[in-house]
Amino acid sequence: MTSGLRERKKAKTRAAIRDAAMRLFTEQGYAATTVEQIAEAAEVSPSTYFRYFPTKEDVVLTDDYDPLIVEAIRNQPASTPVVEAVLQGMRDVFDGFTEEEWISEHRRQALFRVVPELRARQQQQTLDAVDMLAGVIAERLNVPADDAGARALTGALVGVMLAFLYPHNEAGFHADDFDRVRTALISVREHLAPLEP
Amino acid sequence: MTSGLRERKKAKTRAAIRDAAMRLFTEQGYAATTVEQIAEAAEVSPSTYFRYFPTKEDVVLTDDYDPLIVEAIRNQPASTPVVEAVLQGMRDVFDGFTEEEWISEHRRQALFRVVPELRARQQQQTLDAVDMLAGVIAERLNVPADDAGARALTGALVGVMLAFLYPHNEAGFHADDFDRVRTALISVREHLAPLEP
DNA sequence: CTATGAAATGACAGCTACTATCAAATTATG
DNA sequence: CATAATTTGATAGTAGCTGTCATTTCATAG
Repeated sequence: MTSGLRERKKAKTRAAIRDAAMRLFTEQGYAATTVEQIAEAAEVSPSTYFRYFPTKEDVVLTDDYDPLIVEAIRNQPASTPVVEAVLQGMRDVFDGFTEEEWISEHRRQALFRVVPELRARQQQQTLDAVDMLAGVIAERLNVPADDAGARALTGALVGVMLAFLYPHNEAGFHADDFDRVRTALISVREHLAPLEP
Repeated sequence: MTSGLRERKKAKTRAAIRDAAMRLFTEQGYAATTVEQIAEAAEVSPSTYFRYFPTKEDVVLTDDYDPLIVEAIRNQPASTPVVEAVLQGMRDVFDGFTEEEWISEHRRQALFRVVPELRARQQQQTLDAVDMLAGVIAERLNVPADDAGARALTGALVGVMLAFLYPHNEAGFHADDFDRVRTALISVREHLAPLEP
């Protein structure tokens, strides 16, 4: 019984809280909205709010793209070079978005752009994902999971995306933006060329 | 009169607060120490504490290395390739540390390692420094300050350092660690090789 | 040296995110 | 239906942080 009444109700409450929060945030702004208001709008007690989301920030931050991306990278043909596989994997995930998903995703990203604390935690979350990404990359390279080269490559990729992709878009990014990351990586490669041991 | 009595007293108070905080943090732990305790130990009121440091975290996070690093990079010979200039510039800054500075720096880093919120904000601060670094890098490349290639390169460098340098050391990093970054960058370059436009 | 203005400080009050506890209500199970 | 297990809400409390205002401390002009 993975979907008893209990589970269904929990999912419903969770969605209700998130929807209420997003609505209030876009209506009155993030700072001006209290957790109490969110709870009231979602018809739960503040206690319950904190049982579903550990902080006020988390109600917006929660996304579950990471596992999807990891799997999409794994699904790339073995002949594809690592970096291409990563780029294409991400692309695949976002290409699979429905119209509705794009809308709410762009709304989320709009919040991240405006509220500094949210942007900070969003970037932090991306940094935390380095470990996971490094794992898949290590797989593809046939090296141990904690290989320094794999970690370095992952850090470079994530660093480029954070520095280059995010600030560059006004209306949230689309799937095409990964082409720009490719171009950026090529220019990075050229600057690394003069490095000699 | 850049150093009247007023300025000197302010600097003293600032140092007193920071010292008291660091002492209490290492003695009782970060979470167990309240701002009130810090203020009391530094013999100021809590109000005054918040006039000097906007949050409880900032009392540990504040460092002023960024401008030093930027200048050190600028001082590298023009013939040095960008990436080498950046690495050597950072190296120069940390080579210039006194014994005493290393001790308090390592104590700071120890806190970052243990307290998640601090580590998060520390990394965030590093990410925020991308803009500044990108500026110097753009200078050296003779491109406009917001050049995409410069930003991308900067992101890659910072990404590698965050992913590779930080978790790898148990006792805070030393100047030599930048050699490891060099090696890591070379391995990154190899993985970027198969990228074709 | 004193008077005047500016800046720094402290005391106080208040808001809100977040935690802990425990009793009441809801759902699963035999 | 009865009993056990979860979920929920009410309540109280802590602490980070903000704002205000009177008081003190320092700078400068006369």
